[in-house]
Amino acid sequence: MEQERFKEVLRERGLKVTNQRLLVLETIASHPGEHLTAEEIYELAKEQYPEIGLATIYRTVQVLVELNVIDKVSFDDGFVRYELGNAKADSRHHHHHAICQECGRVLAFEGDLLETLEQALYDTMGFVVTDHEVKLTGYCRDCIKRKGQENMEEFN
Amino acid sequence: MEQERFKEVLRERGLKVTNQRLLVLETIASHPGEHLTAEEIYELAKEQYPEIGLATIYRTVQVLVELNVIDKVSFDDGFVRYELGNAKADSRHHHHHAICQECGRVLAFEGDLLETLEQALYDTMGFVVTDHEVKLTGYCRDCIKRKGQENMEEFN
DNA sequence: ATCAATGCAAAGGTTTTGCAAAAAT
DNA sequence: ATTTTTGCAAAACCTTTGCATTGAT
Repeated sequence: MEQERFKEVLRERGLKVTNQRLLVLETIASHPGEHLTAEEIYELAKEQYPEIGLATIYRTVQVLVELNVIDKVSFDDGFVRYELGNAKADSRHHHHHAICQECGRVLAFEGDLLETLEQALYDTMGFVVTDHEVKLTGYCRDCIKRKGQENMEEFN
Repeated sequence: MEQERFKEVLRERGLKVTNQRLLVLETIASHPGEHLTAEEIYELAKEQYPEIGLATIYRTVQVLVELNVIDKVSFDDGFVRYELGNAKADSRHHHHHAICQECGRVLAFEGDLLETLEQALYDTMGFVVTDHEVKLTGYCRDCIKRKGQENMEEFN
């Protein structure tokens, strides 16, 4: 069970296993494919634990990021968002995001096309890559369809 | 001259050409390779135009981003940063960033390795990519050298 | 019993907004 | 003359922090 592993990881680092920490992780884990803000996590967590505080959410996501249990992502809308990290042995195979600038929808997709790039970076500059993030912006199929009839100028 | 083109673009969109807008662009343009925050732009601009306000900087960078004259980037340090966009005919050839998590240095590099990925995204999901951003994190050569002697454990 | 974690409220820091004055068309 | 833009200050906003209390080991 995933939760048991999490408890172990906490103990290994001398951190305490609390209901709040379990709940925050569970909340994020139970919303796969979403990218929750601290506030959203807070609202969801409150449903199950009304006395939880927003500050605890902020402190907990920091811990979870540090433990590599969740990933921090940002779509430049003023919010930091969190999603379950794929804590594989090789943690560098994150998925990436395509953000529709019309409707804000976020498509996630896998891709390991950066290995060549990362190798080149090491060869030329001695930079060792430990993590990467690819963010694409554009227009999703639905928005293209919907706006297509009207005026393509809007797509610049 | 680049500035003339900028004036044209403003007029085309019904926006007014002001000293403040020219100055903000000039300030960013005269710091190539840097990634200035609004506050930094403000301090630099004040040297030449002391009565300029911070709110003007914020409003101006919004305009510049919308006009595709500058790009918005974030290195997750709590600041939104701005750099000159390469407003080429094909504006999709942005450069990318490798951020050292030890010293915070940012290396910029070019790379067009995403074309295959973007084509695949269109073929499978109908998503049209208009822009992309690649952010790598890791350790730069100097930090590897400096820490290398001490303790490799710190690199996880 | 000890030490970390929580909740609350207050503070922090960046970015936005309201509005009258100034500037551009 | 009209309409946008500016500057200032205040507000809004997300996030962090201080501190006494609670909870975990």
